[in-house]
Formats: sequence, C-alpha cells, structure tokens
Amino acid sequence: MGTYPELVLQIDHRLMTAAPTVEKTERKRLTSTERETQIVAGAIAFFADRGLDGQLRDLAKNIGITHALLYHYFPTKQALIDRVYVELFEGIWKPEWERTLDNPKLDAHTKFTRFYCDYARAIFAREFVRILVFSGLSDRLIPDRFFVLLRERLFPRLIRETRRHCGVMSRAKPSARELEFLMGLHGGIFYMGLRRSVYQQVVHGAEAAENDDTYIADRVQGYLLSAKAVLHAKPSVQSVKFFKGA
Amino acid sequence: MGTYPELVLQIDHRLMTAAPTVEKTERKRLTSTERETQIVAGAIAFFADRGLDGQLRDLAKNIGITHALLYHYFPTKQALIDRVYVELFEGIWKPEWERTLDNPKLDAHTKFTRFYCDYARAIFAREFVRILVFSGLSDRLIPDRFFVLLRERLFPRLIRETRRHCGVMSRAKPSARELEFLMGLHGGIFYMGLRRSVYQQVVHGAEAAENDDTYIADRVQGYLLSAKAVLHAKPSVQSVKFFKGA
DNA sequence: GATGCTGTTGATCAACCGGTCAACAATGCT
DNA sequence: AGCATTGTTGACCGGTTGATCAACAGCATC
Repeated sequence: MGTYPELVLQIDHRLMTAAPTVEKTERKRLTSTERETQIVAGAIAFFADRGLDGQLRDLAKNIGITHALLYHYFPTKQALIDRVYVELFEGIWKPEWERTLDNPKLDAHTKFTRFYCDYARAIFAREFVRILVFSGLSDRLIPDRFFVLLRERLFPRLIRETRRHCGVMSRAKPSARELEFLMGLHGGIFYMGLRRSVYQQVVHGAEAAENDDTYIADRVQGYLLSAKAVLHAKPSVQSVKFFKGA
Repeated sequence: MGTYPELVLQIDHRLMTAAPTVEKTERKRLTSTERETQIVAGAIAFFADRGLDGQLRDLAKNIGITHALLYHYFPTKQALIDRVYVELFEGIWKPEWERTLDNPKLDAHTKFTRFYCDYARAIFAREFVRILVFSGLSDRLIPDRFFVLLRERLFPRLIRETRRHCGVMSRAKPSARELEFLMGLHGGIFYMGLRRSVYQQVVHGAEAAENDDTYIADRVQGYLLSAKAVLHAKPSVQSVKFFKGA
C-alpha cells in the first residue's frame, strides 16, 4: 500500500486533464455482481423516468458505461426490463400486512389504518408507481401480476374486516357494490401516489410522510363510517341522465 | 348520376385485383378539411393506444395514407401531438356542471351525485384517460392544464358544498385535510377510469355505465356521510410506524 | 380538352437504436 | 514477469424514424 511517486503523478495528471469533462472519477473494472447491481439500479431509475422506450445508450451514459456493456450482462433489452420488473416487484409485499389484518385483537379501524399507512409508504416509491403505470400502458405485466396479489391476499381480508365492522357475518362472495366501495377507498389512496409521481404535484401540505398518515386515516375513517350504509342498501340507484351526452 | 358500363367494369376490375390486399376501398383526394379531421381523429386513437412515441408511419397506415401526407398538414410530429392535446382538451369541460353545483335548490348529495356521474361519463373516455396519463408521464402538459381547471372551477365548489352540508359556514381557505379528504373521493372515482383504460381491467359488474352510477353514488354517499367527522376533527393523527421500513 | 391548383405519393436523407464482435486492459494466479 | 481470465470498449451493422422534396394525379375552370 505504499505510495509510488509515479502513480501519484499519473493520477494528478489524469485529474487535471479530465477536469473539463464532467465526471471521469472512478472508472471501470468492477466485479461482475457489483456491475450488475449497478446496472439494475440504474435501469430502474432510468426506465421509471423515461419510460420503457428509453434508449439503452442514454441509460449507459447515466451509469457511466458503454451501452455495449449492458449486453454483456443482459442478452436483450427486454431481458433487462424483465429483470427490472422482478427487482421492483419482489420485496414489495410484506407478509406482516396479512398478519395484521388477521390479528383478532385489533379492531377494523386500527387494522385498516395501520395497513394502509404502511402500504402507502411502500407503494408510493416513485419508481414503483411510474413503472407500474408505464407497464399498464404497454404490456400490462406489472399491473396484472400486482392485482393478482391484491385480489387474492388483500381484498378478501379487507372485505371480511369491513363486514365484521358492520356487524355482517356473511361469508358469501362479495358483491360488486361491496368491492367497488372498497375500490373507492383503495383508489383514493393510490391517487395520492399518482398525483405525486405521475402528475408531479405537491400533495397538499408537505413532503413528509407523516401528513400522508393523517390523510389516509381520514379516508379510512370515512370508508368505515359509511360502509354500513352501503352494505345494507339493497336497491341500486337508478341511472341518472341529467346532462346531454358529449 | 348515370351508370356508365365502362366505369362499372373498371370498378369491378379494381375490386377483383385488389381482393388479396386488405382494404383498398375508397382512396384519396379528400378535401383539405376532411383529411385534416380524419388525421386528427386517427391520431387521437393512435396515440391513446401506442403512446406519444408511436411512429408516424404506423399512424399513417392506420388512416390509410402515406406518412409524408401527415407532413402536408402538420409541420412536425410535435405539432400534431399539440393538436391532439387541444382537440382532446376542449369540449371536455361542461359549464352545466358549475351551474348544477351552484344551484341553490339542490342539496349536496344530489349535486355531488349528478355531477360525478356525468363527469365520469365524460372523463372515462378511453382516449382521454390514456393520453392524460401518457402526458403525465412525459411532458405533463395535459394534467397540468386539467388540474388548473379542477383547482379553479371544481374543487372550491365541492369544498363549499361539503361545508354547507356539514353545517360549517366558514369561507376560509380550505385546509389541507379538507382538500385531501375531497381528493380521496375524487381519486377514488378516477381510479375506476384508470383501472378500465390503463390496467384494462373489467370494473366489477358490467360494461354498462349504469352500474358506474351506482358505484359513484355509493362513493359520494360515503364521502358526505363522514365529511362532518373529518371537518370537525382538529387534532392530527399521530404518525404511526408499526412496520419496519423497506 | 388544355390549364392550373392542390391533395398525394415514392424516393431519399441523416440521425437514431438494438444488437454484435474483435480487440483492449485490469486483475489474479503462478 | 508472464500468462490466463474476464470486465470493458470502439467500431460497425441493419433496420427504424422524423423530416424533405420533386414528381404525380385528381378535380375545377375556362
């Protein structure tokens, strides 16, 4: 680990000549796994920003490598996208969520609030929201897979807890109205992420996630307060047409 | 309008020789305005489907013309996209909505239900939802302009009606919580369109717009039923952290 | 039916983009 | 020090894509 004068000089020289260009610090020769991790992380950020149509040369430039090197780690662009999908998808779902919703000691309000506050923290990651929507607009792979998760592991639990909260003991298959009322809550919460990460709006109040908790708690409270009315209302509202069609 | 034997024969001949190819019926030479209208309509459908990155040659093929002709009507691709934006945007907003919400003879429930049912019918057009989101993910032009409309003409009215419904007479600037609670309703409704047009899901029940009215009415009822509790709740819910961060 | 106007096209260009490959250069091993 | 391994690159290929333009063809007018 001695310092060789030549080496020091050489480095100084490099730094001086490299000054005009932006960042030539720390070049090449990472280990295989290091580079791969770096590429995947770069790809997630890049595709989330520019969409899945983003050019590999731009992605490579962002990372600081040649686009040819991408093909050393991934045979095709699609393979890289698939990897991004996998990376983004796994690790999103926390089994603790199901355990909380199944915990018999908690009331519905606590369950819903705890779950949705933490769910939002995980889901509202900018990369996740944007790639979810990008994928939805093209191959639909991510939304399709994600909604399987929701339909199988989440919605049945939320419906069950909603019914219990309302004093309804039925285990019958949820009605379309029940599900849609739940989707009103679920969508209303997701909309916060959509506004932030897609519309790029400042969601009212602040950046801090603490405020999100308040807003989410309000939504949950609203949902549970009025769920009984919807569950017990049998007749469908008549179709209303007060305005002329476009 | 007589039928000339030669002409008939010629047409028959064309149809026979053209049979192998898909559609050579009705070729060129439309008036300037006809063609332009056709191009804009085709562009809306095309860009909604393939995104703003779609190739002009494909769009031209869809319409049945050469892509060079597009450049006779629009100087650049961006100009065509801008035109699509304008076409899509204007005519979406119905002034009747504001009049309904301002009508002193209607109660809040009627106002909200009538408005959102009709609003949904206008907004849920597949082309509008998809191009809104496409634009949000890239230049954000459409969401930005659209939210100016909502912020200036819609949300103040809905907040006012919510307050009146809850017996609150304040005309103070709406709080972040008030607005966010309203966004829960608004987003929950928009989520129906997102699921249908982006995730391409079958929204529970049916295709018919009549069911949408029921679901929307449920959401509105839920919102109004619990609005009072939110309006009167002063203290913020404490930040909750029951799960470890990702 | 010749003329002029204009809607329409095929050919072409330069830049871009996914993918390939031979050559180069760090690093580890002996 | 020399060699093999392998991470890395510059150059290149074929197809695509936005944009241009001269030439063509349908239609109206005289």
